[in-house]
Amino acid sequence: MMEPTQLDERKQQILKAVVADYTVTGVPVGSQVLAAKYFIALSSATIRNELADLVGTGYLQQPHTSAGRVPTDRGYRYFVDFLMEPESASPTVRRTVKQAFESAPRSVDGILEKAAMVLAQITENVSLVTAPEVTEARIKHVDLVSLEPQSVLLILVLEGNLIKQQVVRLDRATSQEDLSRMAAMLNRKVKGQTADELSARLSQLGPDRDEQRQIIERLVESITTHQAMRQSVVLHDGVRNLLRHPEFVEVSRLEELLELLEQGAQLASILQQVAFDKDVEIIIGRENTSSGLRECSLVLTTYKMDERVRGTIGVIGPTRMHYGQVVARVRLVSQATSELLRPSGN
Amino acid sequence: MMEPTQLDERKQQILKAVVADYTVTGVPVGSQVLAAKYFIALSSATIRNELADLVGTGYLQQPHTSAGRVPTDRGYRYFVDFLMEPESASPTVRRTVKQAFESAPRSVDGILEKAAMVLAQITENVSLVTAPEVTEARIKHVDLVSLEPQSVLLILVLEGNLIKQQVVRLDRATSQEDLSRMAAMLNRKVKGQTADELSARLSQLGPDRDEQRQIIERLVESITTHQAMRQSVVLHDGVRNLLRHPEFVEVSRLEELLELLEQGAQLASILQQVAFDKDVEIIIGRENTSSGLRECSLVLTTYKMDERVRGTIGVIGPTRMHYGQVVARVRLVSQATSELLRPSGN
DNA sequence: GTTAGCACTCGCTGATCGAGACTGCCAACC
DNA sequence: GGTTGGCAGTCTCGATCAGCGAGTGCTAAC
Repeated sequence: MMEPTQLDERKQQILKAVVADYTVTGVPVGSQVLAAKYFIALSSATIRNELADLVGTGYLQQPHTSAGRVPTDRGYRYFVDFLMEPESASPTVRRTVKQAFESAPRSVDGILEKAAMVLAQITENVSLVTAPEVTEARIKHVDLVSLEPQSVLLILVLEGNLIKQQVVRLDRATSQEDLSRMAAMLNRKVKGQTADELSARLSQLGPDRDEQRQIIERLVESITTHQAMRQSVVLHDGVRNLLRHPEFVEVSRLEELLELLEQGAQLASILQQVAFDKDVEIIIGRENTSSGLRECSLVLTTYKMDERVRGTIGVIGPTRMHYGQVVARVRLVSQATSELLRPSGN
Repeated sequence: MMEPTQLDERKQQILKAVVADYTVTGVPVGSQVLAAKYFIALSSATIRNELADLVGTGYLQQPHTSAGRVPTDRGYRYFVDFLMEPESASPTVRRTVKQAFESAPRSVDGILEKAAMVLAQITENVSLVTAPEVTEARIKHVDLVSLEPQSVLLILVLEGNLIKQQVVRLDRATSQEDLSRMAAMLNRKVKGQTADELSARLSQLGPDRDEQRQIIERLVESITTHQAMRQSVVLHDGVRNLLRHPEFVEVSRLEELLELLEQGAQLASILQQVAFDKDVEIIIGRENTSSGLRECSLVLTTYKMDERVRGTIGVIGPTRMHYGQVVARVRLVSQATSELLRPSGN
């Protein structure tokens, strides 16, 4: 296998230059171009020697003999880990984001939709946004609406004005009057608790009449198990952007990717694994477990609604992307989203 | 211009054969194939003469000299209007649809999502589903949740368990207790009315204390104007299916289409124009006002939740599609969806 | 009106060729 | 030893061209 070589200074600079040039041109970069554009002090022959070494150690590859060099996944990895310079979003981009969010509705869904939209726009890639995970969100309000005698619509309003709804079937017919009474009772007991806390304190809900007790247990059970239902929701936007990238001229690659996006479940599991402590996580090419992402990179981070509610936001694009810029912009949108979702704010 | 020729019997049969063959093979169909596969009694020379006529009258075209014939938009139009034989969905397809809906959640959104999914799957095209228009839906339940002192979450439960939510800003701080009281009051007065009726009877809402009166007016106003907000929501699914069609190998066509799908607004206005009295509406190629749909056909129909709530459902695909089959399947899913959405049912 | 025959057109395929872009290597140089 | 100029070799890409096959339009005969 390839040992984890530490590259000397000049090799680093050359790798960096190859990545920089390749990301903008999309064309394999040769020794002459490098000498002319980035290393006027060196001859192309010298650079050729270095390039050969970098190919040997697995940081670069050449599509065929007598072609320029292209970064490998390993090369990109080295670049983002050690060579990438921190960028910050331009004023123009900041303005775009700000304006987009200004026209967003105040609901969580609306904000996330706008976030996906603007992120796709400014990164020119596909954006991904997971719905917040609500395991630990505090409950603000509960409402019960009778749909049919034995079926109830349970409406939960959580912190951050996140609304969850679910139809619950009951064992016996229950009138709206009874439901309203139960809702009022639940609201007194439930307010400010998380679903987990609620579940733990189920026994303290007071010895009501037995039939109500049963119904309430059923409802609480629905509340606590609720989060599993919507977990796999992943918003995305900007598929049209991919078509502009030359790596997707053959539609077969696009097809795998679209399948992934449209079914969502597999994607959701990838996004859930994003660490919350890290700033921005980058997954490059074959580092992805999913084969459909073999030639794609993910740039992901998390957003917060408050300390307890979090989601993932990021983009997916070809491995050949302007990582520094994308990282800056993903971070920008993540921050702006968190800001808007702050329950105390606005 | 081309006069609306009435085709004689044989020309009709030939046009029909060309459409049928081209739809499945995707290759321009020549006189020999037609003679061999569809008209054993006729020679290819005879058919050539007829084909030449059909080209002259604008029903067929040839991509270049010495190529077979391909239907024009006009040819397809004649086909669907006069030649297409009614098909019905196969048992396999029916089973697929049934199974898909069985696993659907009971909410309107969930059902529509599943409808989009299964329609895309069985037609191998992109499916479109508009959210129901609720102008005339009866209100079942109203709830008010205090978010901040001066901002209220208004939750409307409509017939068919359709839930609408909206944040309303108030002129003065109002406690949750007051809101709950108002909600209870509204529920008594509002239940079973449509938004329009409610608006008309605003004055009859009883002379409450003035400050509450003001707030309630504000809320009712929000209810009645609400429908405009979500009007442009168009679900779609199955973009991946398009990639399998040879007409989308060049991505430029796909790009226009994706733009249309992802922004949605223009699409929504097209779908809204679908007549409710007609069974299934078919729009072919350049009949579309939108240039992005120049080479696509739409097969659309409506679904109902009850007499007052309706939406549009259908597919979009290349003009070369198996119209008879697609019509049957769109109709099937529309019926199944309406069935599931019936408020009295399930 | 139908048909067989035939000359003609045109796109597709595959082969060939030259240009251009790089490389790898070698020998000379600092 | 690292660096450099020079040069032969390799490979892709695009253009060109011929041959093939599919299919047509036309004409003359039935």
